[in-house]
Amino acid sequence: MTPAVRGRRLPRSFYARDVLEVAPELLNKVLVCGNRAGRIVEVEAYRGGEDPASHAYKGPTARNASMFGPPGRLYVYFTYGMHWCANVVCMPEGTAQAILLRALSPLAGLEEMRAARPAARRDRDLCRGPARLCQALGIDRSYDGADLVRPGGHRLSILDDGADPPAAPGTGERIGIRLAQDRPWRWWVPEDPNLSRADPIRS
DNA sequence: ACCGGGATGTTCT
DNA sequence: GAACATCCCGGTG
Repeated sequence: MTPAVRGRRLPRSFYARDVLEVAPELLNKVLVCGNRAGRIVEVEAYRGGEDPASHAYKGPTARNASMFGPPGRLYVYFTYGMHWCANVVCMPEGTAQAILLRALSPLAGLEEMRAARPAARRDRDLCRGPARLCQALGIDRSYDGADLVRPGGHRLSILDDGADPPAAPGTGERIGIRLAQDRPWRWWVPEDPNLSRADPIRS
């Protein structure tokens, strides 16, 4: 058995702000999906119409619809023909900003995660990467648009368990994109072993 | 440890 | 037809 996760859900107003404000504050919050949970240790901001790398840059499409919806919901997309990735939607309805969840520190439901990710050799590999964490938590298309503030049958939410975000988070360029690569819109918990890439050495 | 290539299919041009 | 907010495996040091 894994310990129960306790904490309070964040209000919708928390998400109704610019991703550049919200993203670093998401660090150390807890993502819960059913009985599986992990602490958020790495995120990336995608800033809608201002951001050539955003799926919403060229306007609404069938795929990015939930990005244009209310804040505090999930935007889940399919990529490379086999992977799901999950984002937290920010800003009021009509403005498409979202924060990609890039890595979690596993907290609960470890047995289910291991079963869902047979390729993970160690527990630190379960949720280190945007597609890996979705695999570990069982997040797929059916979670697109899921409400984090008032969760329904999907039992998905983000909790504040009292852990503050890091006072001095790591920051750097986003990973795996071609356009707007220079914008330093990735944040992480320094030296966490579950990061999608090892924490770069800082002087 | 690090690197290179293949997998696989939706989305948009 | 190309691009893709990735991952895994098998090579070499």
